[in-house]
Amino acid sequence: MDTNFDKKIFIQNFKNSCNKIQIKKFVKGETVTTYIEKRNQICIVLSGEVDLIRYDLNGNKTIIGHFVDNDVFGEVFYPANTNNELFAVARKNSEVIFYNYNFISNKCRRNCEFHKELSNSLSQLFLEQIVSLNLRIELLTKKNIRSKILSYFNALSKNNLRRTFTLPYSYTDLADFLSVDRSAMMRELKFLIDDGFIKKRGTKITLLY
Amino acid sequence: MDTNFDKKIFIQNFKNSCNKIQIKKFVKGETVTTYIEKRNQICIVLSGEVDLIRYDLNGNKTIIGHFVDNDVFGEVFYPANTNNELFAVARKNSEVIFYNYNFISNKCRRNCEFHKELSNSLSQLFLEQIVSLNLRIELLTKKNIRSKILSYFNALSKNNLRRTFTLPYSYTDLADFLSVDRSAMMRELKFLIDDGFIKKRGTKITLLY
DNA sequence: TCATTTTTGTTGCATTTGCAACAGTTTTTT
DNA sequence: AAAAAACTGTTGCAAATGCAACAAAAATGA
Repeated sequence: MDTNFDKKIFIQNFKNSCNKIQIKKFVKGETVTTYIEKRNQICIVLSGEVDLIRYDLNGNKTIIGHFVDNDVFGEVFYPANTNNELFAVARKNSEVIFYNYNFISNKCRRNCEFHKELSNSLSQLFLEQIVSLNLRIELLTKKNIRSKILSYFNALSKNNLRRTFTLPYSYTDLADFLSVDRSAMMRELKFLIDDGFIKKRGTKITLLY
Repeated sequence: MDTNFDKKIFIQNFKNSCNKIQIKKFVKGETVTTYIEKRNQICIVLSGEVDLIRYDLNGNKTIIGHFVDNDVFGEVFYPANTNNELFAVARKNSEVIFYNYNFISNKCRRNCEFHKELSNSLSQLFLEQIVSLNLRIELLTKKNIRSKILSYFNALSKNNLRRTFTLPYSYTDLADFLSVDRSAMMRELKFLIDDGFIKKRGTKITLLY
């Protein structure tokens, strides 16, 4: 099941078609958007990587989401009355499409290609987003650090079709993603190595079981 | 932002239109479907309540999802290579629509109303699903039981527009949903009462802050 | 209505996890 | 090339959480 979303068509059609849609570029570390109020903003990553970050009242940082090519994110996906402020931050130089969700169901006045293409692709993009959120929930509902790590490594391994793979995160960020303390995670990784479950070289992991 | 999905139209059109779609009834406790292989099945709750449950190798039960009116669920939303077996079980007597996701993008041969209606509503349903998954992730990434409970209670309170509300779960299931030990959660609830944060009568909660 | 099953409430104890702190690397910036 | 910042690896200790177990209450169902 492949996405029908074709970036080339998208970008080509952009200039002379829909004025409801914006494409912006961001350099690494730049804030892409903040989730302040319910503007029904929807965003799609065209290139690069974007993290969705929460800072709670104590200043603790959590990576809530991590978006790459064709991933959708934005205010529209969050409950209106959340207390936390969320920030979308470019992890790498990135290109992002912005528009308002309301304009999807309604046809664009000019009935542009851009708009049509987007509407058609949207449920597919949403579906893929749901899949990745469900995977995340799978991990987060595991009861201890060890099984969180192993589940995640399994997923990566199956994605790569290899027992060896490279983490898409630094260990600091991996801990954030799994929502566990970094030092506790490092300790558990050590145990996993000692127990012969995994091998680890930098961020390159090999499963041994 | 309201869903355009109208159940009445749906069910009326059902009988004499699309043969790709099934509606089934389930009694409480019955298994609605199991997530065994990737059949691209998609399900929508028409009435009642359905839980998505995982049993891990040790027999521990976790409620992965809880679906009510208009919620979508099904294999299509899960990564193909998950180790766990998932079960969708009717928590109450329920009515559920089944069909195969592939038939959405392709037009139904007969081009039936049913099918059209569904396609139009689908991205809206997906969107709502993403919102609820994101809320869940918000809760699960909180670092301690207290903040998980409080975040969840806040969400319920805001949903109801009241400081008092009734939990949609038993406490046993709430612990499952928050992915914490039940006794630890009960202990924390007691602390919250002692500290004057909440009042609790059965499954009826009042926020005091 | 009575018996059975499920849920609630509670506790002591063991284990896991988070926190704080720091030194050594690596990466980034100037 | 030097300085600053971020990341890795490690540890002792405190606190939070899970586990096991059980009695009481409530819900279910025969």
